[in-house]
Amino acid sequence: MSSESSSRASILFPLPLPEAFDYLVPEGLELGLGDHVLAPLGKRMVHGVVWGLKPGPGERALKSVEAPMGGAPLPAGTRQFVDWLARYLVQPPGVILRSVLRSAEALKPSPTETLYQVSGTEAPRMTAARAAVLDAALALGEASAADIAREAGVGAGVVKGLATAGALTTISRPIDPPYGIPDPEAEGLSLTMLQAEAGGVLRRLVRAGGFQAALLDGVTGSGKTEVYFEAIAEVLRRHPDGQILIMLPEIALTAAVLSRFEARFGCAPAIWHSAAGPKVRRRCWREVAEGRARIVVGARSALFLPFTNLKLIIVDEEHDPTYKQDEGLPYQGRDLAVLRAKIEGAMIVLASATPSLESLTNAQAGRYVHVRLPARPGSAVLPQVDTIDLREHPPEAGRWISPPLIAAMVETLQAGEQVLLYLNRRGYAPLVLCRACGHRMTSPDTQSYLVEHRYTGRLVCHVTGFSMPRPKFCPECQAEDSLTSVGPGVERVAEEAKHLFPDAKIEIYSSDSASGADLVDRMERGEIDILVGTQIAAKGHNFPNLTLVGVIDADLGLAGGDPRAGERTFQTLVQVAGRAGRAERPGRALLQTHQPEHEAIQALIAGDRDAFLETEMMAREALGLPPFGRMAAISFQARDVQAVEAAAGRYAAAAPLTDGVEIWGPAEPPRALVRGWHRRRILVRADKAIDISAYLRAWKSRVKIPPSIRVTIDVDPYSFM
DNA sequence: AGCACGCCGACT
DNA sequence: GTCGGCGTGCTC
Repeated sequence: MSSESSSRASILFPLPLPEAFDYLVPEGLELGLGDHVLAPLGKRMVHGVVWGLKPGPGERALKSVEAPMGGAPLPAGTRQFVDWLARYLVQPPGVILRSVLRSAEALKPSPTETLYQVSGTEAPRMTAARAAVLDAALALGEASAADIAREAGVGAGVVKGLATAGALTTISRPIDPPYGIPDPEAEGLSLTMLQAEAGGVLRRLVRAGGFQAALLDGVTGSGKTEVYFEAIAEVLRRHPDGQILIMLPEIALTAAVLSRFEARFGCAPAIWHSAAGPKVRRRCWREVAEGRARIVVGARSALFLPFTNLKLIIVDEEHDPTYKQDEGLPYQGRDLAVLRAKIEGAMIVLASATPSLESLTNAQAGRYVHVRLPARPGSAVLPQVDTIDLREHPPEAGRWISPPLIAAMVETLQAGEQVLLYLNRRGYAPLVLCRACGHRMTSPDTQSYLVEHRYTGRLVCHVTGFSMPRPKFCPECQAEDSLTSVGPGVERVAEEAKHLFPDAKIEIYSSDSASGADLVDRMERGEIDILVGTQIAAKGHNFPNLTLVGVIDADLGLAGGDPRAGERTFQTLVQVAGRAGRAERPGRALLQTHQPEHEAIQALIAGDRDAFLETEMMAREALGLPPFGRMAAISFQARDVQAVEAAAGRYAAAAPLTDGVEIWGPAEPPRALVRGWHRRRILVRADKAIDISAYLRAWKSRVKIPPSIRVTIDVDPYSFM
């Protein structure tokens, strides 16, 4: 290899360019794969990553790489993940790279602080102040000028003067402190026998090494967290540099989870979530890239962190629909986590009380190790679940709590215990209409109904965020005070509960609540008698004195064309039902429903998850839906209706004909018009044997759609109602 | 993603 | 006559 010959580097930019671009490597510059560089692109200098290295100058005239940027190179596994994802998600690789480089500030030389240390050289012109500083510096070791000066009782100028004189040496240290080193034995454990057994299985899998997926399948409150902590501890013991990623649904990233973690491993983990500020992100990104951060707890976007030595991924609450990202780059975080583990040769644990059909199918097929955790620790048992048939026991007109549920609430409150009323609807009423003319209040640029919020006195569009004061006159027929609220939201149920139990302490817990953490605390301390909550109340809290859960409308989510609706309803009901009686007191759950005979409800009463899933799976198999087939959605968006329709039509017409692929549409999706943007959608269903990504790529290359129309390809749409 | 080029409307 | 709108196209 002659050192004279010039060479080229392919640079991938975090931009929607079709591929990596080639550049000349200037003489004397040593570049490696994954290095961050600055390179000229058009008129500007852009941060890119060395994606390939080639010998020789190449055929076309190339620009030269401008300069290296420093920072740890992007690890091979991360680069492979980017390439793989680009193909899988049918995106230019640069778009995926953009998700990886989300914290680009992390590459700029880290902000530093200057520390001082005694050098050993004699200082000229020794004074009392200088002597005091040297004593202080000796005592403190490495310390900042301010600290030394304070200790010595002099001004910081003396410290700096000694540094200039050579008696103190200066050390620059990055301002972002490293994370603590987690200690696998920080806390003595008291696992139940079943937990210890499940933990043992996971530990053995860690020891075996390499890629392996496990489904940790345990009822609510069975101690799944303690069990997967065992797998984490085993990685910490066996791999001194191994990294661990714990994924949680965004809203589960709470102080409670983190303090539990800290108690077990003796230090706080690195945290990654979308709401974090640039400083937090920079620290986390850099520490992960340098291989120093050992454990990251994060939301789905943590998948894109540049791990150097990833050994274990935990996906907690793996069934949670929020792992699916719908906006921007659409992806299913749980599936990508499995892919990443495969690429990194790491183990992955998917944990849930109500696993997704996808994961259960994988477990049943033997692709995942199925670890069951059947019982709860201690004496607590799963709550008893019963239905209230609303056809037999209807609430009074304009009310939503049925007599049997009221009776159960009375009993519970008299026993000094707590009630949770669950309704997955924010606000006061989901619909406001005019009694005089029947006009329904809708959002100005969506057809969706405006939801009444009584707290704020406004009508709100939950799709666009549009809101207006509740009008006195019907905007259609001008009738006065004719508007009436239809249907219940949590505010209205709370109002009804207040009316029924005037002395009870009642609170509403929804995403509108100012302080969720505070509500959770007060609920735990027993300062609330009745909590009326949405979905948000169904997630992993432990309310020891909660013994009755009333589900106001168990039918929500059963209707409609969404094939996953049944599964989601079941999962939510299990989570909600699991809220009751987690400690010593047994709990019960009452489901108000118009369809007590529905499979989801029946299975819940019987506590027979497997029976429910079996019927659900058969239905999906018959339709060839996931996990028995593959789906994709292609969406078109533009301000001009005709333009979207034309584009979607032309796109559909260009579909390659293949056996085992069906094209549905183009059609209007549920929100065909949002904020003046018109949408159309094509759905694609393919047999399992078909590489749907490759199919979509081939299809895409056949059509040219003007940039005024936004085309989004979602290879695993979650809800396609 | 930026940035330039380019071809049509109301301003000094 | 020019300033500037954003549609279209390119960036190794």
